[in-house]
Amino acid sequence: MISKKCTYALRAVLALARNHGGSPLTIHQIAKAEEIPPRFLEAILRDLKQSGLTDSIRGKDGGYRLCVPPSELSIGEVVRVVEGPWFPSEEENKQDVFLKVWQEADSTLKAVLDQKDFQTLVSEQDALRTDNIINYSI
Amino acid sequence: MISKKCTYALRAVLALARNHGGSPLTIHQIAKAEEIPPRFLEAILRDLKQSGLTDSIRGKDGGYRLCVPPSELSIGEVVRVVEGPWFPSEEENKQDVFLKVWQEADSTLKAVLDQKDFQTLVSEQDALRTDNIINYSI
DNA sequence: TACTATCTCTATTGATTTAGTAGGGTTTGT
DNA sequence: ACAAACCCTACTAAATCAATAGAGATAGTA
Repeated sequence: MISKKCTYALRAVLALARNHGGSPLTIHQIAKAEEIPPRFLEAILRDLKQSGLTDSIRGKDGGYRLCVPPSELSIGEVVRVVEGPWFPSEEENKQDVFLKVWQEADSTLKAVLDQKDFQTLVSEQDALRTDNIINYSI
Repeated sequence: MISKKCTYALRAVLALARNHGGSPLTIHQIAKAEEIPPRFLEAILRDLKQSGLTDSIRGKDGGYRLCVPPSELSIGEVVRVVEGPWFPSEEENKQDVFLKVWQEADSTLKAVLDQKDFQTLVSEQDALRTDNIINYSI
């Protein structure tokens, strides 16, 4: 199963995407908004930074920002930073009949996860939220 | 990453598929042929039996057999017995923007893994093996 | 019946990974 | 100087994974 760390990373990036263009978000802002343990989030954001997806500003008024516009960042790119590989690869398993299936599964999965970008996700989340308001108000 | 247990299960089922129609294979035969720790394989075969994919005969001349013809058994069916779910599902995560992506990833993955049956795998393994013999003999 | 080869069940162990915490640092704006 | 932020290394507790142990049940056969 996909790890909690991965779902935290995705939620954090979604928050950064929503904020894109504004002033940087601090670890504590994101942690509070997304209900992620702050010290854990700190480690996750460091990983994302090392991968080049985010950058950070230290000191007062610092925080994290996306390096890439949300429309050019996919779920797959975030997942691959946080989650290791899901299927055995050629190096480990030469001459394995299952290898081709693993490769196909891997590339199919990549295609699905690379398909949706964070700009779209922000819109979809907005739609979900207004749906909710409507439902409550009935 | 896909578990060792899962790769053991697949190799065991492949051995049973290759043997389909013959006399049952014992845990020790499969364990030796596929280099799987026998007591671990025992537990795996029990899971497969409880799921209805294999059945077993106790006592002398006993062992395990496939319940289904190899041509009607897919990799996906075996993987699903051994591996839990890979993505969060609706029950846990209502109102999550990522949910639809997880559902799509799940069904795409299912399609890939359900595509290849064990009869085909046995043939492909035979082909791999004869390729090897040719390569060595050059 | 006794024997042996087989599967069956529950429990336990050791290693690894996951999830999270602690305690220091360093940088920057005021 | 101070406070607000990020940065780094290490640690711990819980869960899961991989494997093992020991005792039992079943079935064929001499």
